[in-house]
Amino acid sequence: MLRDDLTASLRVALAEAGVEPPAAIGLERPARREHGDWSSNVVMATAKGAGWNPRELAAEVVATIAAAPPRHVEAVEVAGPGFVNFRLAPTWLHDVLVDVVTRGEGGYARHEFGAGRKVNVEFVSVNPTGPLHAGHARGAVFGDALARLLERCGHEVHREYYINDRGTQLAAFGASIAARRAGDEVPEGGYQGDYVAEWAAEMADGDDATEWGYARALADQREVLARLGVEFATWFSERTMIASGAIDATLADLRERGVVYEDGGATWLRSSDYGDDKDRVLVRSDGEPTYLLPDIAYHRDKLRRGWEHLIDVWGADHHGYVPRMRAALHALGVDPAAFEVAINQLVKLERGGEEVRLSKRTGDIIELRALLDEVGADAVRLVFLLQSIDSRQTVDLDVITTKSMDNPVFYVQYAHARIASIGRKVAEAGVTRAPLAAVDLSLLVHERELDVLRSLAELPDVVAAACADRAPHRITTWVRELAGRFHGFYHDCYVLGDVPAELTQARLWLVESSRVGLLIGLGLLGVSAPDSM
RNA sequence: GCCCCCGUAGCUCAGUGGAUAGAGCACCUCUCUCCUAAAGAGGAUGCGUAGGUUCGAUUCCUACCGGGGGCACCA
Repeated sequence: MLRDDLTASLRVALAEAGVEPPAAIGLERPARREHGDWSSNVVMATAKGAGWNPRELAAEVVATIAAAPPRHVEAVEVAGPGFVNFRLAPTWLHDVLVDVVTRGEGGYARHEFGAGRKVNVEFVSVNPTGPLHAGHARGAVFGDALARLLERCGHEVHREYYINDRGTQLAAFGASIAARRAGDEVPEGGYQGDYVAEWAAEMADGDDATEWGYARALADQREVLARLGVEFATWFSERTMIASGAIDATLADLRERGVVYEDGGATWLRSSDYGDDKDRVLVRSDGEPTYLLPDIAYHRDKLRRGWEHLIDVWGADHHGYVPRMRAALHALGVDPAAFEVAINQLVKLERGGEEVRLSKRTGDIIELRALLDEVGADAVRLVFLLQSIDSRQTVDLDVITTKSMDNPVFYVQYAHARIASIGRKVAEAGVTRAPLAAVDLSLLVHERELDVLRSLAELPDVVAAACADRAPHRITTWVRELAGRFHGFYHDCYVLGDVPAELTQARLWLVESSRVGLLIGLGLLGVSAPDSM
């Protein structure tokens, strides 16, 4: 590995100067091309402690490395306050190309640091009381893309959906369906959405409104999620834990551990002993469990099924719920580090700059189904994977639906379509791609070509960081960059036409490496790679 | 009041403990006899404020200001 060669050379040079090399040698791609291909700040980080002037130490290190430079290195320089900058021959990027196409879509930028880790990712988990709205797509595509990243990094991943099919919300929904069926207004606290009346009209006489409505809502959600490309291995029903006794068993477990007490007729969890602001009710004074107790039982169940690390994807409106859940699991003897919550800030929907409020209860909802009808799953996925979930996202439905020029999905997919088009043209021209070993990649020296390869060189690091930081949007950023660089290459560097045959061959392999990179990136996002547009 | 997230270009957002902070949109110009112009090239402005840590802070910490969300025997 090139990087290992560079860090090794730095380590040796530091030791030769009498400086103890640190465990981790900083090595990065400089933001500016004139600072070389790789740069290390290790001298600045160590000079002071070793009693050296940073620039003098850097000069020593550079002299040592220059005397016996690692493969591909053309020049080593001291720069700025003590950076050690490496200038490499383009051959290092040709090695990257070979690496990409030999490992291929399945192997390049794949990691094993998650091997042996069993991770359960629970996301969406919307109440079965209505259709999914446009805002729900954010958590859905985030959770799915995160799962894809975890898988690519070696984890064993299980996607799961928790169905809250018991309790006051479902009862209110059933009452609303029944009222609409009877031609009445929905009761106080019921669901006002138009869909309630529409669904009620589908119901057969004699059906139980709550059960029928529950099944109707769940089927609707499953179908829409499937259209979005999101599939769950487990749809976990809260009710099944009543039948299985899991809720009672969880309460008994908590009691045994002495973290439960009775007060005012209710049963409380001593969550404040575990970092929560206050104690929480597990069983109301009317004997009904709160939402919390079954949820604790559910998380306990996930762990008992063998998933050692739990990731929940929640909306920001549930953020305050995190400490009590973590406290409950801690109280059950679970390592708090095994429970992780990814909070996505809420989506603000607009129509031509006017905010659209989303509420199932007041009835003003933009159904995810309608959004999929208009723009398709690829556009929806990419839009909701554009930015960090830590910041609020504003989506203008007019922009996304009518002027899709604003939607980067076309830009990215067009790059793949162009690659496919080149393939067709090449076939028409009767040109065949020679085996990689027979092709002279050293002909690839155009800046446009090298830029594509530089992007590909970064993909493994980008994937690892995106996974570790739970930040799938970094893959989107990377794919957009690669697509942009490919468009630049396509514009300036013809593969066919007035090009020497040897260069055509080299460029065909560059195109192939781009294709592999796009497929990996788009695959992680769950966005398709069309052959034509 | 307490807790969480955010504050970067006119707008929507990337970005990093480092050396001159990027992209898209919008605006103005260019580029198709050649692999799809859904493309490419050129053009301006910016890290909310004040301290601190550090060789170095837009990035980490604190306070303040501004925006969003949450503080139930609802879920």
